[in-house]
This record gives sequence, structure tokens and C-alpha cells, in this order.
Amino acid sequence: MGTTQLETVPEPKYWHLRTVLSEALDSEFSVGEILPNERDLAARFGVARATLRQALEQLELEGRLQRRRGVGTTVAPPRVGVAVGTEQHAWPGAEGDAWEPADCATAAPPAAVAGMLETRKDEQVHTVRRSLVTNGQPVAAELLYVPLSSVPASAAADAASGAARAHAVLQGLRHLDLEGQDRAVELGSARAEDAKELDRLPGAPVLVVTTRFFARGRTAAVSVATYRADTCRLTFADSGGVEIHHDAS
Amino acid sequence: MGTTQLETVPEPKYWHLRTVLSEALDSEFSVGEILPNERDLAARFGVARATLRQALEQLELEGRLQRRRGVGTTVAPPRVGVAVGTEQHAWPGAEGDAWEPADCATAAPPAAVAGMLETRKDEQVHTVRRSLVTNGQPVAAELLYVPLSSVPASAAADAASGAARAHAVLQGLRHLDLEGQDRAVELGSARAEDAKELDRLPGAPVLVVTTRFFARGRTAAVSVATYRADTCRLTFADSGGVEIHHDAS
DNA sequence: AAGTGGTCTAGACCACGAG
DNA sequence: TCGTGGTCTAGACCACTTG
Repeated sequence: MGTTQLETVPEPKYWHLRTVLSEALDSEFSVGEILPNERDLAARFGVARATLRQALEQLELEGRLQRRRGVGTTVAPPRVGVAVGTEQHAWPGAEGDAWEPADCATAAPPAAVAGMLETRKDEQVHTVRRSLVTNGQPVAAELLYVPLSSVPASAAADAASGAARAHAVLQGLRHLDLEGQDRAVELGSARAEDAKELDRLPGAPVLVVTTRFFARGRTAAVSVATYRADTCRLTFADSGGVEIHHDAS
Repeated sequence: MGTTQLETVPEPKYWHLRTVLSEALDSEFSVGEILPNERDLAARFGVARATLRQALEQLELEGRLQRRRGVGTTVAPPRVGVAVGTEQHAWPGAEGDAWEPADCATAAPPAAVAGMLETRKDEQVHTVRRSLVTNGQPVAAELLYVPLSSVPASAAADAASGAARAHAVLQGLRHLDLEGQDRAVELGSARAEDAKELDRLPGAPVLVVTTRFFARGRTAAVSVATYRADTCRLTFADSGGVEIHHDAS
């Protein structure tokens, strides 16, 4: 005691490091550029690798960095804006829908989805897998649940499974009058299956968008879409339809 | 070689642990219950504390757990649904708005905000701080930027600063005709200031909602709201206005 | 004062991608 | 094969809350 503390920083090292690195990214690096490896960076800043990694994780979460095992850490481009609220009154699969139907199965949905669909436990529903790709990068994976009361099994009977069947189910939805929809966004972590499709590790942060589609006074379908939280920004254009674009820095 | 691997699990320990704990939470714990401490849990599962913590972090991110330093780890209640899209055509501060004005200053906004407001660099704008509290828990912190061209400085001149001034600026907005709005949601990490207000540590994951308000063919105001990602779910009711509610499990 | 979660260290080994 | 990020360990100390 008695020694004057020049810097009484209750601020954690990793947080300070994050700030320093963030500023360095703004001024000294350009998009796509690769950073020195973690061991070198840690040595350069005089911290343990784990501490350096904590700072990098923050920056990756904020969409500033992109890290790939076996490759390295690169400066990420600005997040992609993905429109989620423009197709105000359209069924999934309507014209202008950029989602790519991948597959379709018939199975019992998770309990939470069954609750929204008001189906009995273990009641089977069409389960359509779709994916969204922009600029060659996978951005989101979706599971669309459609009860047989919305689209009868016979409508999809001619295609056993696969993309053809997915198309058939989406086609079947269009025969219904869409009365409205209801959306929720929350943070989640990618399940192993989604992670693979999104080219991320399991547990990667994702934005989960749950949409209910209403027809005939009931919930006619439920969509659960998981978006890569590091690379995209969800946009909702209530009116005016102007895009939000972020400036660098 | 030659030995048959019973469990060729390329699955990381922390991920497996997350699954095990998640199932235990579903079946053996109830909301608010406190878990054994990290050292005990780690010992019980035969892993290092750091590994156990990685699993807990995942579960906290998913809103399943709540951890408080000096206190312990508790089972979190289901996420709170926060309506974000219902006040379709209303200015912030309109009737029914649950946000609590806290303060107001006049300062130059961050570059990204200045870009959206189309104000000159270093041009001063009203900066209103508001906070949203539900069930006694802080849920979100907002910064609302209003250029002087939308609400003249004179409108807020009678209150030097503080909540009174914030109210005056919000009042001033109501004189304009709201033509539309434009919203974006993305993942971020809480800055030190927001973290404090949200009762979290710096770097905590937050959902950042950026809203542009249009009037007179221009951007009349910009709101940047940060919501605790662990405890809340943003809801957008495009029509029908029915609440999405998740069932347990 | 005791107990909790939060930070940090200095190592080790593994899985993956590219040459 | 080599270099990268990802996982994991076994410790230590700190900051905070509660009794």
C-alpha cells in the first residue's frame, strides 16, 4: 500500500483488448485482410492466448471478425441486411421469395411448435427445410411446419420426399387465404444440424425468427428460421420501404 | 488401432455437457432454483471448471440460466415477450409507450447515426436516454437521436436537462406527421454504460434495434435500443395482434 | 469472513484446411 | 506436413454479495 495506482482499471483485460483491437480494425485493416495468428497476437499484447481469444470472441459476436479453423482470422465485411418483414401478406414460397426449398419430411414437431399449431402431441405435420443463401454465403436455415389440416398429405403424395415435395407443400399453402402473421425474434445457439448448414460450429449465436401464419382463424403454419447472428442484420420495413444502411465505423 | 471405438464422439465435451444440463433443467429443476456452484458441478461431471463454464455460458445465452457474481447460478424464467412492432405509426413517447425517459443531452451522434439522420459531422442533436423496465427488471436501454431540424432547441430550452427536457423533446416530435418507419435488428455486445443500466457485465449479448422515423420525406429521428438478449424475445405483430407464447420445453 | 461467479495464466493436445 | 483456430486442463487470484 502507499503506492499510487496510475491506472485503477477495474476494466477487464479482455475488454480493453477488444477496444484496442476494434480501433486497430477501423484504422489499420481492410475487409478480408487476415490478422496475425492468435499465438502471435497474444504475445504481442503480453496476455495469455485464452485472454486474447476472449477479446476476439467479442469482436466476432459483433460481426467485426470472422475466424475459421485451419485458416485464420479475417476482417469481416459489414453485416448483410436481410429483409424479414416486407412480404407482409404472402405465404412462404410466394414469388420473390429467395428461400431455397431443400427437403420435406412428415414428422411430429417439437412441443413448442405443436403448441402454436394446436396440434395433438405426436401429430404428424409437413416439415419443410429451406435455406437462404446470399452472395454465395449461407445465411439462414428454416424449418417450416405445416399441419395436414392446412395442406392434406395427398397434395404432396406424388413426390416421396426431397425438394419436389417441399415445393408441393408450399404450393398447397397458396390455396389458403393468409389473414395475418405474427413474428418473434430471439437469440439462440445453433443446433448441430443448423450449424453445419450455416458453416459454423455448434453453439454459434443465431437469431431465431419464429413466424406464425394465420388462415381460417387458425395457425396454418409455423416457421422457425435461424439466421447467422455474426453476419446478418434483420430488417423490418413497416412502410416507406427504405433500406437501412450502416456506414463504416 | 484395431480397438473398436464405442463412442467416436467428435462432439466437444462442453457441448455434450450443455445438452445434459439442459435436460436436467427440464426435468429436475424449477424456475428460480439455484444450482450447485461451479466448482462442485465441474467435479461432479469430471471436467475442468473452465469447461463447465463454457457449457453454462451457452445455457445463459439461450436464456435458460441466470448467473450473478457473489450469488450463484439460478434457473431463469421463460423470456419476456417485448412488443416492438405494434405501435406501427406512433412516435416514441406516444400514449401506451412503456419507455421511461431518463435524461436528455445535446451532442454530436455517432457517425453511423449521423449518416442515417443526414446531419453534418459534429452537428449537435437532442439525445434522449430512455429505459424499459418490466416486472421490476431492466430490459432495455435506448438512445433516441432527434436533430434540431425536427425539434428546435427552443422547444426544450425551458428545461436545462434531465427527464423534463426528455419529455419536452418527445412532446416536440408529436407535432410532426409520422410517415413511416424502418427497423433493423442485430446482435451486439453491451457497452459499459448500457451494461450497467441493464444490470449486466460489459460485453453481455444484446439485441440492438435500430429504428428510423420518417417525416417530411426525411429521417426525423433515429432510435437505437439495446435489449438484454438473455431475458427477452422481441415480438412483431404484423396483424392479428396475437401474442406468441412459448410452452415450457 | 466465507462463498460465489469472473478473470487470467501457461501449458497441452485435437480437428481442420491448404500446400 | 504444417499452421491455424478449437478444446481442455489445473491451477491462481479478484470482485462481489451475503451473513
